[in-house]
This record gives sequence, structure tokens and C-alpha cells, in this order.
Amino acid sequence: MHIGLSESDYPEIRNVALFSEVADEQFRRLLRGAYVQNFPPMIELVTEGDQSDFLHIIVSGSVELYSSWNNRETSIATIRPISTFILAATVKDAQYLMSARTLEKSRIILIPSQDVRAVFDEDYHFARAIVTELARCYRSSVKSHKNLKLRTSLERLANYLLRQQTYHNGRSDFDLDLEKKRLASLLGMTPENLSRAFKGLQAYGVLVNGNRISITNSDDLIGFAKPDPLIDDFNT
Amino acid sequence: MHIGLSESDYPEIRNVALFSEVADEQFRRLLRGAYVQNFPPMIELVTEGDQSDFLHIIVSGSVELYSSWNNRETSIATIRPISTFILAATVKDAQYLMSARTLEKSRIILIPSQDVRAVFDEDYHFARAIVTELARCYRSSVKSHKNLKLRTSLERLANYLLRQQTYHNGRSDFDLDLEKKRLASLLGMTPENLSRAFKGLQAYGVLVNGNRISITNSDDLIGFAKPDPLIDDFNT
DNA sequence: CCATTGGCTTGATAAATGTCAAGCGCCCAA
DNA sequence: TTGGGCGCTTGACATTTATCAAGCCAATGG
Repeated sequence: MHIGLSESDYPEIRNVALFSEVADEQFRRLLRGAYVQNFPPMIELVTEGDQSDFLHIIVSGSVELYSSWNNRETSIATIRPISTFILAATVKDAQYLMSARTLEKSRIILIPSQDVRAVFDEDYHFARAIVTELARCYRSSVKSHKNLKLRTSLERLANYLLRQQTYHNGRSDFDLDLEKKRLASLLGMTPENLSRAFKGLQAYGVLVNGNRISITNSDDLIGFAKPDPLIDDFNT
Repeated sequence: MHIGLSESDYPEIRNVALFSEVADEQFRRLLRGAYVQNFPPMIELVTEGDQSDFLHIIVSGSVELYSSWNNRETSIATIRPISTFILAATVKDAQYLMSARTLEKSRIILIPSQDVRAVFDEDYHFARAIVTELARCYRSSVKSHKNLKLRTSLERLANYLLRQQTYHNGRSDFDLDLEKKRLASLLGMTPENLSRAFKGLQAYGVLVNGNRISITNSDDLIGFAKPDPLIDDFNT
């Protein structure tokens, strides 16, 4: 199951922002102890509460970060290539705060956490990249917090759709890349409520047909959703 | 209003975890451009959307981080000495995502963001400390996210009270260190609802008298609140 | 092919939370 | 001293959201 990385994988990993500036020697050291694995869908990669052994990098597929308490479960984020996840636990050498599972067949690189910390200590560019990535994750968590506390579920859905539309280059039609029940959990509501919320957005020109979304009147939807770069932009 | 730092302030600042390991030369450089100011209560120190000019360190008093959207406002955290805030915007050279205001008369040190970034580039220990602090902030934001999505308002209040009790060394009586309306906002509810939530916790041995809280039966309250280190511990 | 499963939707209902209005009590400044 | 403002509480009510039960439909596997 565990397969060492081959040199042919290296260029791809170099493309991950975290590693693009690392000195060659340190880069090789990072990958020397690394594994790459292909996972089927719905495999639990990480369990909250466990000690952080590996930094994970998703190369293809998709991964859901989620968390449980008292028999309830909530989706916290979906991760798509190419990206790392659970970096904070790795740098702090602490317990995972979230669990992670594959949603589809996914290819994941695992780098031993201790190697990440060691290279952090030796390579300035890597340290800089880690700080940038951590700051990005932190800020994105704060945005998510604002989204949850300042908006109703209908507003969260409306803004989610607008973000998806942007992601699809502004097309008026696009497919949801997530099961609706997971989207509901991500947005902090029940699947039943999500169904009703989609109905509620018909009044603002949103048509739903299975996974297909059509936004017939962007201005109308924007008028309702009031998107805000300090909540909805992933890059600020 | 702006007052340069004097050398007598240095030892105090050294105690901030972020600076404890910085080389002396870099430490002096950081503080050379810094200011210290005393602010009255309810002064807006930082406005969301503004560019990050200074890293803030609170030396005494208390500061509320909050955010607004569409005429709604929510409290996100309260910061107490000695601690920094809004570090992520500083290291990313980005816009503030939250506003900050003093709650009481507070003493704040302001270090130009560019100096922070410059010293980060030169001093390894400082870089390490920034990463640790960022990871801590990120993880605390994730905990807060879990708290909001996995728990009802009554459960959030119950766990808040248990955390406060721990902070007060487990005493059965202690004072809230926050106005109730701010606590309500922090916990994601209205002041009216907080009043009723306190009533609802009477059944688990919580007595409220003004700002005074008495927890007459910790086990009972713990049984209801089900505190979880992965949500409620600040140090993991 | 059929039966089963799981995701999704819908309606009815319940629970949680918010809103509005009123009143109490405390603090502070005129 | 007193009047107003503000924080807090309470009650009545509205809205939002969740829960439960049933049914539809598409995908899947025997």
C-alpha cells in the first residue's frame, strides 16, 4: 500500500506553493521519507484527536475535512488539488482537530511531520512558505466564522453559489461539485433545509436541476447575497 | 499621542512569547520603530478592510475583535494581556479581516508591520515563534468553528462557563469578565436569548446574580456540556 | 429484469432562536 | 438630587431551522 515517491513525481510537487522555493537539497530531503498512495472514496485519512504524523498533500481527487462531537458531525471544508491539509497540527506537533476522508478516488502524498519541522528549521524559503500558507488557512477560517455568524442559511447558500459561479469563470450554468447533503453540512444546515433554501432562491433567479445550477439573473442574486471580499474572496 | 518606547518597556515585551527568543539586535530593531499608547475604552484600534500597518500587542486592558456585514455585527474574540492580535494580516501584508476596539482603558504597543516582516526574514527564532503563534490562532479559530456548528447556544454557554471556571482555578464562584451583551454576541446569540439560556442552566446547577456566577454542581453541568479538549482547550 | 439502496424532496410538526415592546434598576451627569 | 440612558430581563410573538415520516427517482447489483 505504501509506495515510495519516484523522481518523476517531483516536478508536480514542486508546483505546490509550499515547496516551490525550497532549496533543492532540502526538497529532496523532504521527499525522501515521503509516500504516495491512491485511496478509494470514503476512506478516513486522518482522525481527529490523533497525533500528527504526516503532512498530507492532495494531488488528485477531493478530501473532506470534518469534525464530530456528541454524535453530531459537521463538514468544515473540502480540499481539492493541489493543496496541503492539516498543516497547523504538523508544525505544532499536536493532535489533529479535524478528521479527513476522501470523497472520490484520490492520490495523496504523505510527508512525515518530523521532516517538515526539520526542513522548516533549515530552509528559510520553506519557513516563509509555511507562514504564508498558515496565515492563508487562518484567514480562511476567520472568513468562514464570519459567514456563519453574520448570515442566514439562505444568504450563505446564495454567496456559495456566487463563489462557485466565479470559480466557473462566471458561467451562468455550472454543476455543483459536491453532494447536496455535504453542501448542507458545509453551510451549516440540514439537507431538508438546503432543498427549501434552493426553492427560496428561485425568487432571485436561481434554477436547480439535479446538480445543475443556472443563475438567470446575477444582479438579482448579488443584490440579495451582498457578497463581501472580506468574507468571500479566497485570495485576500 | 504617539509615544516612542523607552528601554524600560523592553523587559515586559520580552515576556511576550513571540519575542522571547529573538536575538537582541533584531529585538531592538523591532522596537525602534514601535509606539506605545494608552487608549480609553471603546476606541476603534483597527478597522476591517484597512491595510495592515501595525502589529498590535496588548499590554493591559482588553480588546474585542469583531466584524460587521450588512448592518449586522458579531464579536469574534476578546484579547487579554499579554498577547498580539491580527498577526495574519501583518505577515501577509493584507487587509484586516476583523475590526478591533478597546473594551477598557488599554495599553497597546504598535510595531510597524514592515519591521515585523523584515525581522522575520533575518531572525530564525522570530520566524519560528511567528509560525507557532499563527498555528495557535488558526487552531483556535477551527475550535471556535466547531463550537458554533456542533453545539446549540445552551451548550455553548455551558461550555463557556466551564472554561471560565477553569480559568478561575476551578472556583465554584466567579465573575464574568465581559458584558453580557458582548458575551451573547461572542456565543452567537442575542442578549435576550442569553438571559433565557442562563435560566435554562439553572437545571444544571448554575446560579446567576448580576455578573456573579455560581456553579453549584460541576458534575451535573459537565454532564450536560460535554466539554471536549479538541474544542475547549486553548493549549492543544 | 427486479429489488434494493441511498440521495433528494416534500409536508407536517416541533424546537430553537430572533424580534419587538415594556419595565426594572443602576449609574452618572446635569 | 434627579432625570435620562443603558444594560439587562421578561413576555408575547414571529421567524428560522430542525426533525420526523413518507415518497420519488436514479443508480446499482443480483
